[in-house]
Amino acid sequence: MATMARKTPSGPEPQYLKVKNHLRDGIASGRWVPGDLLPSEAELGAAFELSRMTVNRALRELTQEGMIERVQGVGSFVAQLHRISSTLTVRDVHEEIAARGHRHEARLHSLAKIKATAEQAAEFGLKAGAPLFHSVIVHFENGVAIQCEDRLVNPACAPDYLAQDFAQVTPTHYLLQVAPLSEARYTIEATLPAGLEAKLLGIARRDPCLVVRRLTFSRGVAVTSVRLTHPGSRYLLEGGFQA
Amino acid sequence: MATMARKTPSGPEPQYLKVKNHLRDGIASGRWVPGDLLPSEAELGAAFELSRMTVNRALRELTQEGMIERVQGVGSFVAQLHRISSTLTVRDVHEEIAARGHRHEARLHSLAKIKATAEQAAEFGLKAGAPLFHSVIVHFENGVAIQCEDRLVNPACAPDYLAQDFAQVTPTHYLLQVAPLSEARYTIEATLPAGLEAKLLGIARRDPCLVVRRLTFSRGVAVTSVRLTHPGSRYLLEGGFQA
DNA sequence: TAGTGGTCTAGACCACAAA
DNA sequence: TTGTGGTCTAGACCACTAG
Repeated sequence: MATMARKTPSGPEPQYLKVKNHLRDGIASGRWVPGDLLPSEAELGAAFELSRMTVNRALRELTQEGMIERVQGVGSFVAQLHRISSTLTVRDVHEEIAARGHRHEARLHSLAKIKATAEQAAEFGLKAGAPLFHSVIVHFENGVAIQCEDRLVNPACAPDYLAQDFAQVTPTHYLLQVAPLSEARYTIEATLPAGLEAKLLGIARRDPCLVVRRLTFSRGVAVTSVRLTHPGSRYLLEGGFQA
Repeated sequence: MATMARKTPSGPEPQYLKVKNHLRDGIASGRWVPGDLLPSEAELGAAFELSRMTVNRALRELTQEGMIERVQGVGSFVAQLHRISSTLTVRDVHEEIAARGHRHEARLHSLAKIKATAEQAAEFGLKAGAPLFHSVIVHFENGVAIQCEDRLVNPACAPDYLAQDFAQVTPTHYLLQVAPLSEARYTIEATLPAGLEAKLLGIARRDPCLVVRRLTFSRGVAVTSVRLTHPGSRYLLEGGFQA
């Protein structure tokens, strides 16, 4: 899901891919180890009989992928960090369930305007007591509760939040429309559900849950803070990556 | 940590970034919504007085970032998926702890050659009963157990696995040297620890844990399968993303 | 000064899709 | 046939680093 499908190579393999693969293979085989100096663009161009721009593209993409590091005036080096870097995609829950061909249902538990506590206000860069919108929605996949969505919304970014019909449109979808996403921060942890969450999800207080917390910004302004609680027995994140 | 530091722009902003930012702003402001056709490379080149190659680079990078989708012979479109796509970096636990400026210690619990069960064999594409190496190591951060690493290794990829000193070098680090990483798949879930895991981590059987399972490939061959169990109260994954 | 990477150009040929 | 994106070239100028 997280890995892109390789496009079917109808034509011949592009030249810049030959360079990329050559360097990747060399790194994979241990011919170059982390910290090693790689051939310069000019040398690779001569070796493969390619223009510098074509070689440059190969090296640039390897840099973006975290495989090598380049220093102007010095050279290209095999990256130090052996990191397993993968794209974790957190999608709108409706799309996620629909993509599995399943039925999605959302049940609104509460929706109200509240006064921010000091902690909540700090998250949004507001003053304590400032108004916030608060919603709690439970999402079902084929009738089974898989996510409890506890959300705070900055009224300045979505003044009509309280008037939405969240049985029809998820908050994520609505908010993305009114306040385009520019930045997000998240954490993922395992913890026990709060009493309300356990009740809404129909699980026991001692059942472990996967909790995703996400703070989302639009043009530098905090739009929404959400806590997504998933029963550990019914939900997992998955992903993958290819070098 | 997951986001790259912006390099200090000593010189003027590159032209291709002007195009990228123009399109990003237009998408963020709602001028173009998902599915919309964007201006062609030729049109953008004329508007910004740039060559097609420069515009092409801007559009190519936006494609890599998942912001737009391009179809040969048709055009460029604003991507449909409002996905919060972020780089989740799973680093070697030693580097991770060292990066926090803390002390890392590894304690080997067991290390042996075993015969693969049918399920284990299937993961590695081997026959049931084939030999596998198995290790269980507990990792401590400043003396606190934060990860139980239960690992299976394909002997064909790392024949000397049993001879390593895992108090000095983590399996991840060793394996990356002998069998360079080419592909990985992982899942993240919340669950209760196995009895042994609870004992080794010094937690109760009912304490929720964040479990990362990862299957790693080198040149198409499954090298190692690992289950990383973290006490939910002592560990969380974090990340972020910028559009 | 010599070598490196960072960027940009003004062309080119191709594969592909729609009219 | 026209317009799109995908790739590639042979130069160019610049910023930076090292000797």
